[in-house]
Amino acid sequence: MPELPEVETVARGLQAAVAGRRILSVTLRKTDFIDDPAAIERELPGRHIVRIERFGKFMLLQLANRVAIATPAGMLVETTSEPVTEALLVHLGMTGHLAPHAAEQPLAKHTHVTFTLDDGRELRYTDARRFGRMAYLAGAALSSELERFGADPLHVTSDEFARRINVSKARIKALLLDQSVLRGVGNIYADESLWKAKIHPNRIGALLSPAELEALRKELRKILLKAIELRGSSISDFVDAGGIPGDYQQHHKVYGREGQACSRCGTKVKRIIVAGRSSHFCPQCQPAPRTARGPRRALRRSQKKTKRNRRRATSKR
DNA sequence: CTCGATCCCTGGACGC
DNA sequence: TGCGTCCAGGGATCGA
Repeated sequence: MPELPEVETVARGLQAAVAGRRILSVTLRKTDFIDDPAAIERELPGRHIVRIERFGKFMLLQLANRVAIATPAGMLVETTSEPVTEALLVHLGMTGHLAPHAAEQPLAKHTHVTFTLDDGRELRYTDARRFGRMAYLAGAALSSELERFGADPLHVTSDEFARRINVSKARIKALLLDQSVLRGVGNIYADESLWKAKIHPNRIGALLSPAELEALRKELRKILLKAIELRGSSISDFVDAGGIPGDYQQHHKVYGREGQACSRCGTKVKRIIVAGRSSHFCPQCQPAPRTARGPRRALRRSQKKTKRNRRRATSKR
């Protein structure tokens, strides 16, 4: 599941592989995940892919009419120095892949978009679940779209991080996942950073101490950088633009480790639902808040969920 | 403002 | 082998 490190990995791969190429033609198949399919068919043919950047969990394929000089590969930790005025936004959702292929290579299942490039290759987007998103945006529409998102967790200052988290009565897990607070953090890295900073996912943002906030910011940043170094976590079917999986999943301390021993204290890792998402934590290292938001509520929720699934199952028949 | 509920979607795991 | 069922989850949206 692509979060910031995985998207960064794919973006770097694409920057090396297709930056500078011109798009000759576009073929769309399923389009229900595309904001305005006609705009893509109309605007992309003839455009050059100037460079590929990551923005939160999005990739921005910056476009231009003329050839521009591509930045060297590997220098791609998100830059905002030059204004982007025209871009294809790609969100990989859960199962999206964007990668170049030889034209003669057969189409993989669930290939929904093909861009034919001027060197004969094809840039193909595949996405089994179609939880991804694609949009062509330019000018004011592009900037206002990007403004909806919060700070980049790699570059956010202590002050801004504290300001964004500390004013909210929402739970810290929900805040970490909220793309308008921080852009790019998903379930894996939220759980991992909370474990490392010894903060329970149900804690209220406004009630975290300055020391806890700073620990969280630093650990989150360290974890994300390490994960980028290892080219992301491959837990379902994530692979980079060259088809190579990442290695960070071997470093997960709590995510996907329910029932296993906490590597710090040996207590069994627990899983609860917070903000509608699985949350993995160590009940010993990450003490629960005193408020009534703890196990009882989680229990009630899981009972409801069971009922809902039963209802859904019966109504289908 | 914050929350839960619901929907989108399909592959994979699991039970029988 | 095969079928039914459940589950995973990011994000949008709606109503409480």
